Amino acid sequence: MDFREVESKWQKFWEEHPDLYKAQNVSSREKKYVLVEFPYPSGSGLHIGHTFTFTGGDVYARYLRMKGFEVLFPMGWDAFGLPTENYAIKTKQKPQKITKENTEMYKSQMKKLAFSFDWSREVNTTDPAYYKWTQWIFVQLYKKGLAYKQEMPINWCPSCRIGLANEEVLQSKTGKNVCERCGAEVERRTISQWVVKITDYADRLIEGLEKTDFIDKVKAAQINWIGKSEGARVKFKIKNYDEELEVFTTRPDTLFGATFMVVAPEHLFVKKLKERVGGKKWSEIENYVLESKKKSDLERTDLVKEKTGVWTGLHAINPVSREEIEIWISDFVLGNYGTGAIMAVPAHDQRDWDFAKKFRLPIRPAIYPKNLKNLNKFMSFYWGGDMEDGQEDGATADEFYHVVGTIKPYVEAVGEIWGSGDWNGWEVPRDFDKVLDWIEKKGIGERSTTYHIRDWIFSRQHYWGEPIPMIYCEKCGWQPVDESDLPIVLPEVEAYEPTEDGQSPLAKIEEFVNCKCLVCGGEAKRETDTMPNWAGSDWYFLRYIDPNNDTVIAREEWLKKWMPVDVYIGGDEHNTLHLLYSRFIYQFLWDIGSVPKEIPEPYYKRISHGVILGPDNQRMSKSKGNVIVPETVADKYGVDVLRMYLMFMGPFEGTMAWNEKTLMGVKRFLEKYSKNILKAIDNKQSNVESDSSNKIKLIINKTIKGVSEDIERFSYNTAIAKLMEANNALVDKYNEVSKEDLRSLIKLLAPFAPYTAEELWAYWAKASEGSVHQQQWPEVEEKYLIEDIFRVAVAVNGKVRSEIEVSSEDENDEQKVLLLAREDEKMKSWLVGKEIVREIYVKGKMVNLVVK
RNA sequence: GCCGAAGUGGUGGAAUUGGUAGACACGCAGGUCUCAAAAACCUGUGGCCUCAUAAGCCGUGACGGUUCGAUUCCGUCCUUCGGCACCA
Repeated sequence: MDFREVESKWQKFWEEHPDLYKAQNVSSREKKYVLVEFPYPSGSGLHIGHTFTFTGGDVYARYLRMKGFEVLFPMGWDAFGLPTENYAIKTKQKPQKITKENTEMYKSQMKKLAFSFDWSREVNTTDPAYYKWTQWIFVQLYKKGLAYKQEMPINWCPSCRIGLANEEVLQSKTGKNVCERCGAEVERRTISQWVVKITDYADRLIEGLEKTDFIDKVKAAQINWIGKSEGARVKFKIKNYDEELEVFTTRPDTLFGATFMVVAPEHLFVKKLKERVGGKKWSEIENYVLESKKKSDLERTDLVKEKTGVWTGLHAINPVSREEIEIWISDFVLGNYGTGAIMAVPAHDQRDWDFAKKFRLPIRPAIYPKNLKNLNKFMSFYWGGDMEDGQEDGATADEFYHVVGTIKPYVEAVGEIWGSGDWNGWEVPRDFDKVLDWIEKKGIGERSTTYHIRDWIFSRQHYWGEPIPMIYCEKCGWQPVDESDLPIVLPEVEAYEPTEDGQSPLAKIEEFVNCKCLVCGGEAKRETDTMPNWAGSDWYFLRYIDPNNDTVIAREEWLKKWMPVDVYIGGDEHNTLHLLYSRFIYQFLWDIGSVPKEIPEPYYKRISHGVILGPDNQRMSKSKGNVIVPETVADKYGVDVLRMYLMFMGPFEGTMAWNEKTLMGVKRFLEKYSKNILKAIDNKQSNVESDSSNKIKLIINKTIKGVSEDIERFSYNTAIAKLMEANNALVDKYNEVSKEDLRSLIKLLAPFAPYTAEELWAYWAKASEGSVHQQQWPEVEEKYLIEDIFRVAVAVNGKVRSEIEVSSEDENDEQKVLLLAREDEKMKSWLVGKEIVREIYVKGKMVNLVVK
């Protein structure tokens, strides 16, 4: 069998029978929606990672189809993006043309690799008929107040004169932030940007996870990314100054231990200080603020070791202890988290401790720690005799070290509250609520929740993206374009270089920019920023369901049929952003009634696929010269060998290195298996059909059971191992295998090796029976799984010492099995002179005799 | 630092709810075929002790625990990988 002939023959056949893999919207079968992340069609073609992932999805989809499900297994193109834009600039070609060439190349490669996608549902994010709906979603977000324009600092490349997204900024060897394209050092610039309020959905995005079956890793990553913290906001009055500072804290129970405050350099409070402090102090402050502004986010978080800061010259009043505490400015406090100001409790927080240590600020504990080793020293140091007159002052870090010596510089804030007035004797975290109640009752502060997740910066100053469908009128302000005018089509232009002032290339195109205000009819301008890459990929799985609909995203009837996605296969790199963004957009669409009410989450299960490393155990890269090109491998060994090897390499989620020797093992297997089956078929044609023996039935049924279960849990490597086992067990018995069972063996191969299976099937099946991929998956016949005689291990005190044979009639007769075990020849030496104190029989598996 | 996953032969990896650890494959060794090599096929292959494929001992990162029995459950620790990270 020459695989080249076989492949071209069946490719042609499949091409002529497009209904084979077509998902029917109207069908009596139960549905399954199998989704693989759609690729970015780059110029270098489909790589081995795609091949691996898509094969994983394809095996599953083919299996489910044969199991009798109506399977939706679609494919499309996430084609907006920088590489194409850059290539367009370099080669002076239209991105539209480049995209078309690349998607055509990808598609033909995918067909060759026998992926059973339903091509009638192909989507492309760069198709105006598609991005009409990406824009429509943005308009809905705007209408619901979830999209707004704001001044935002961005990364600016002075050489390319372009704004860069965070993912387009690289870190150089010297620790500087540089432009991905040209290597120039990136600056910070403040530009007005569209922002989407994903923070409004933070709680829903956490709660929704309960309705999914994502693995813990993914759930944890999402929860971690959202970063919800519950605590309180507390207001601090300032001495001799008519201002207040509000802080957010997750530990209001340590309020008595707050011995100073710190505000972020970008805090509004700092800007007002010029008038209040003035002169020398102000220039000191101003210097510090300027210094920290120069630092990038990375530098600010990189230099964790050494804290910097400046005193404002002001004092705040601790609202519970009434003490005067210093107010400092430091960039370890973030301007965009919480209130941008903190109360510092150095006794119970590492960062506050570090700061207090450096600037010799007082330290005072508020919690009597539960697990403190050096309790006596700690106690006498802090509370000694001072407690009684209520004059306990904080101590500086130097004093702390001197007296306490070996204990940790700060202590876990778990235990009994001390030195805190009314709260003394309460235990935290148990009495956390009591503290919050007390604080709210006294009007000092209130319960509050904060998130790490920030609103989503939605503007990009690039050409190759969806135009943001907004219009600005000097008089009437921002307005969305009329929905009937969608899509706002990306104009085809000659040059894609950015403008002098960092605006999107679209800004140069007057006929695009100039338009009429929808309110007053006067002169207005279109937004020229485009959307980020995520925008098109947030909702593509909905479009597959109804790809040509011009009136809605997808019709409800079909959404109800197909959603949610049963299994979503993708990479770990998309477990946070893409998954979160698309869940957010889906939840939003749910809120506005664009998706069915009974389906609140888009994805039921998420599987993260593994990574294929080069033969040198390194990530594949052109510079390392360790890239494996799927087409080359397929040309040399055949598509089926490539597919099967990829699935056999290791667990689907794992990281595995390419190894051509192991591939040879798979090739040998596939050849032997085919040869054996073909030979058996030839013999069958002359012989009278007879049924397989029970021994053979056992092998066949065990294999059917094992392969099915393994595919269902994405354990493809063991599924293939079971086919190999079957082949090894049948190697000298193939002639005794019945026709029906030979058919089953071919069917079991079909999801992994679609060409070979098709060829084997055609070797004897009538043409009217059609493709092997339309056949019913073999059923397990339980009655054949029962073995006449099976072996039961016999252990003494848990160690296996012998084995006995038990017939199936005696399997349930515990007394008889135990008797056989005790009387076993080998057991005698183990039992002599011992007393059996206990006997355990695990049905059909083992006996354990406990002796003394 | 926090969160998550994982540590099993020479290698990739099996062992689905606690029940015969090492399935399957690679590699290696020996053999068949061959003038020879490659390919193909057959046999063996965790370590120790052995003439022995007799019996035994050790063995799933380390140490303890629960159990008749632990790769699997619990505790402490070590290591690796992935995510987040001055988030109050």
